[in-house]
Amino acid sequence: MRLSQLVGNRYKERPAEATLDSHALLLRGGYVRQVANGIYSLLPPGLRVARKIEGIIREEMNRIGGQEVLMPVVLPRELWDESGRYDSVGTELARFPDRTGHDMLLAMTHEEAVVNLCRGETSSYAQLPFMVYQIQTKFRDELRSRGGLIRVREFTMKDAYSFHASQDDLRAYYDVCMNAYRRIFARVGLPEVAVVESDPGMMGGLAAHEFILLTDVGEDTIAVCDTCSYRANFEVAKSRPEAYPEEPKPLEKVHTPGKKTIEEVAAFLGIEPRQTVKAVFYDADNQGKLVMVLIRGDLDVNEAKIARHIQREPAPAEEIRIVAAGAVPGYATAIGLDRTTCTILADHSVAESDNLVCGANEVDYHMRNFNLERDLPGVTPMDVAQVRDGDACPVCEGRLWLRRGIEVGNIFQLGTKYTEAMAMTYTDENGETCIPIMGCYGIGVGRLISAVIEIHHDDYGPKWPVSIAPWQVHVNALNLAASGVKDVAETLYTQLTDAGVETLYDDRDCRAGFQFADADLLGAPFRVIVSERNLKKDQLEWKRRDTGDTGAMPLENAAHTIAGWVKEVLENPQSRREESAQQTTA
RNA sequence: CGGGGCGUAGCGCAGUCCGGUUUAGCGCACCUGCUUUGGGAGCAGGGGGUCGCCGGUUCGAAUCCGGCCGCCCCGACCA
Repeated sequence: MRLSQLVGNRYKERPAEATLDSHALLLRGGYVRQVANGIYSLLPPGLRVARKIEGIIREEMNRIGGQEVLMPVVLPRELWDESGRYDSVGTELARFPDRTGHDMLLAMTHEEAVVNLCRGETSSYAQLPFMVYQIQTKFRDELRSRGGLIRVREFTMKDAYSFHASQDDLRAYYDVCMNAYRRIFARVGLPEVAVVESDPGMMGGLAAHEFILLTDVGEDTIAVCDTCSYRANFEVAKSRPEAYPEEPKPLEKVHTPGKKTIEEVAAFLGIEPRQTVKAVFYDADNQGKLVMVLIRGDLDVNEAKIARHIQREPAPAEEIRIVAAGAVPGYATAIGLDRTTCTILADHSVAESDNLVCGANEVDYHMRNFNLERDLPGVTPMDVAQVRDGDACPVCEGRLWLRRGIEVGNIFQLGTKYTEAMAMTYTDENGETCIPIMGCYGIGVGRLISAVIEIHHDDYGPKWPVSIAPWQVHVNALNLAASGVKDVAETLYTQLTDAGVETLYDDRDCRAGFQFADADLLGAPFRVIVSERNLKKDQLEWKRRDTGDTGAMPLENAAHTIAGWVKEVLENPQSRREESAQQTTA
């Protein structure tokens, strides 16, 4: 490609709308342009990177037996009625009538579509297991998109779906897929992506993991153990609650006039917040029971955990309902509440402490010496607490720390949620009708582009890994008028291209600094500079964008030499990186 | 949907408070010519704008008032 013909301008200045470095560089380098909030066009360099990433994903999906398919973006509502999601998903699902008034939707994920496709093609256990995948546009009308390509409304996603005859088979394939994901992220230049336990969320299902690139600009929060390999999304992260055992003392009512909050009560009684019980109320559903959550006073409730227990989004309960259930807001206790109208959930932290202060269900009174096991028999402690920085790791003696990250992929063991709802069946060895067990596996392509830039860039532009660089080699011809420069550069460009090297040739008659700045923005890992100065010595100059290493090389056979370098790094990026590092330190 | 910020040429901005010398300006980018040629060159000339949209106030609106739209950030939310 000749740079003089490349579509897309590059900017010297950082666009005002970009807050993330990756977003700013994507705009400055002419990779993407925003069309509307969370909706982008890709210019040639951006598309080339996307295609490279997609190619790597394809190879790894094919390697684990995946078969590529392509399903529509527009689906009829009937498919989503079958799963129930047409009604259960909120406004992020774009719904619209077609010409005849038929309700249609833009797919935000393709479970319904893939089950619809595969149920007609699967009849025997002998066909299982299999995995199909696609690289397709999704649309999610996010409440708020942000951060360039990090969180958008329209995006390209690789989504894969596997079908199995047994849970064990799914679990085994899930691990295979996890390894394929690790290879994908390593190959695109993100070997440090962390595998994290996550919340199956609206997907439903048994187990789920996210692939998180730990970085401060991420929007997910992850609990990471400083000692062992425990990593979990904040929504599911557990910590080991501290135990504060004491000899149980009898319940005792105390006067606490006007003291309603944990802080007020603790201060008034001269105790620590951790010596109290906090009561939080949620509506279980519009008609159903009230949910009362008990947790140690210094901790907070993790509502994602509550959601899993009550199987719906928890909404803070209205005061009227709390009172109707017999509790007194500000002075609430679970003792004596009618458990047929009120579900009581108690966090482990409450069980691990004795002689806590709780409400007395009477205005201006609390109770001392609450002991869960004694005072609320039958209430089984569970984990509903938010992890805090410095909490004890649930699996080792280490500490948990909350870090930010970008979710670049996720995998779910879905089970039979969709196959059952949509009546996908096959016949097993015994002639019985069975329902396949599903897994699904997603990777966001555009988000990966941003993530790679976040990790690999400097003030001047991205430093693309060779595997996904829009061009592998950037040829600069300095001063086309100088003797020999143009001829040599043109020949080099032709030879490199003929050798299969993806080459961007800056054939513009402009100053060196101008060319170098554009080269930095376009980020090709290898740069070759043709100048009069070096030609006098029958040499070319080279520079590595990622390591900053520079050197001279003989003009003779230069294209062949460079092609060899590119091939070498493509085949073994790690060794080359170490080699470069050694050169740098030497 | 709540809170905050912004909307003037492809990009970055000034001008808006306090209406009128502003034919609406500056830098980058772009076009022409000459001089330059190793980290975003210099000089000279040039093109490009319904000042987000609609309405109102006024002799006169980028500027004041009302409504709407869009974009960015924070929050709620998120296979």
